Amino acid sequence: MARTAGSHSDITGPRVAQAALRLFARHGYAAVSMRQIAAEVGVQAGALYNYTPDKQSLLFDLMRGHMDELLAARATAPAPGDPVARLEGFTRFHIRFHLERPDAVFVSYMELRNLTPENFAAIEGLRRAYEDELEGILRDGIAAGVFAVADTKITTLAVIAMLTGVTTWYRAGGRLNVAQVETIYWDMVRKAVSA
Amino acid sequence: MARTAGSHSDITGPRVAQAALRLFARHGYAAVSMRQIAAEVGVQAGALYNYTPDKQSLLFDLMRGHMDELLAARATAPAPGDPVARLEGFTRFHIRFHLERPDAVFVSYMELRNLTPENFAAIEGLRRAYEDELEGILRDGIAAGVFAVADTKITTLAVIAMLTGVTTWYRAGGRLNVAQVETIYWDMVRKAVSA
DNA sequence: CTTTGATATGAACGCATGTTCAGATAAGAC
DNA sequence: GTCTTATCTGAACATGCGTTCATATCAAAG
Repeated sequence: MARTAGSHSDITGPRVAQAALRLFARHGYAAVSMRQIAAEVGVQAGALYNYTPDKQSLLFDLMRGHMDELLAARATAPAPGDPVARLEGFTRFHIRFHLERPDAVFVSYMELRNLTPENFAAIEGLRRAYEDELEGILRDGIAAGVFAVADTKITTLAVIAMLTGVTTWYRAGGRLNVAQVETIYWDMVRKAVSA
Repeated sequence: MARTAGSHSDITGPRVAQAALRLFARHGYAAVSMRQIAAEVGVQAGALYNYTPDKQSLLFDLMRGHMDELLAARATAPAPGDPVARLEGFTRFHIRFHLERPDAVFVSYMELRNLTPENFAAIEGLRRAYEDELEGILRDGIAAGVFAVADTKITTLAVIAMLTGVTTWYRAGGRLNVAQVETIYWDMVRKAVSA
């Protein structure tokens, strides 16, 4: 229970994760050194190993944390019965959630190839679970006769790709606020899948 | 005009570019060493410097080559007057072109942050020129009353994000061929922007 | 057959990498 | 006030990095 001047595990730990996320998002996992992360936190490189077994775990924990947050947030979101309303809810949720954490989104989509095979499989499983919810909405809408799509799997991936793309250009304080962006995208999604 | 056994500049040069593209796409620019590229070509690392001044130029030349190819191919594509037909042409062209060179697409979208500022600006300029053509089609369609979109710039980016996303899941020899994929996406794009 | 010059080698350069670890530090427990 | 122990330092490890360059090789030109 003894600590070095003003620096505690429960403070340094999150700061390590934050610094790693920021730097991985800016420069990429492979281009960021443990010493750079340590410098951003204000410790020496060796101290990082009190918080992560290695660099790979640092990346994996960030990505799994992001996916867990995504699924948890989605689980608490309302899911009314009408497929159209559910699709609107999903669309607006996806945009809002992703615009709130651009660094985590960037890392989670760009650094998949830097995961070990087992870690990659774990993240892929979480991602598929998320995609499956959208696909379920599309299926229900088709069954109800309100949607018409040629292939639910492809449409799912196409819609998610379109929605996630918002993170590449949106900047807070720009011409449009998040609500306006949501509405514009929802308009496109609605028309694209409607019968 | 003397060469080492069976290896000529006009053979090794393209092989260096090919190897770099393949490895950058698989593992990322920062994670690939000049020695790995050299090994794939079958030479020592020093020999690469007969074909590129440095690693950064290797990346930039690949990306600029890709964008030049994209714009050149697009310039020779037919552009009939009807905005709907032009949009269909653009959609099918984009999918076909991108599915034919998945490695170049991957590198061009993922390694932007590894470009020096000047190189980044050059690639961005080419990308914007490509986007501008799609935006022009959308504008013409709105003027003609056949399209209805809230914001042509955002719609342009959304459509391109959706279409480019096809490269993340499409595999040759899978359930669908390219023509079928084109049709599915064109159906979604058409509905998403139509009045 | 000699000369030329493009092409490649292989060693070397200084520096950075991820990770380990013995030792220093200092806050809380007793 | 002493002890304990979580936390951090600073140096070290082997390895790899991008790049340079003197030297070797050998096809074609004359």
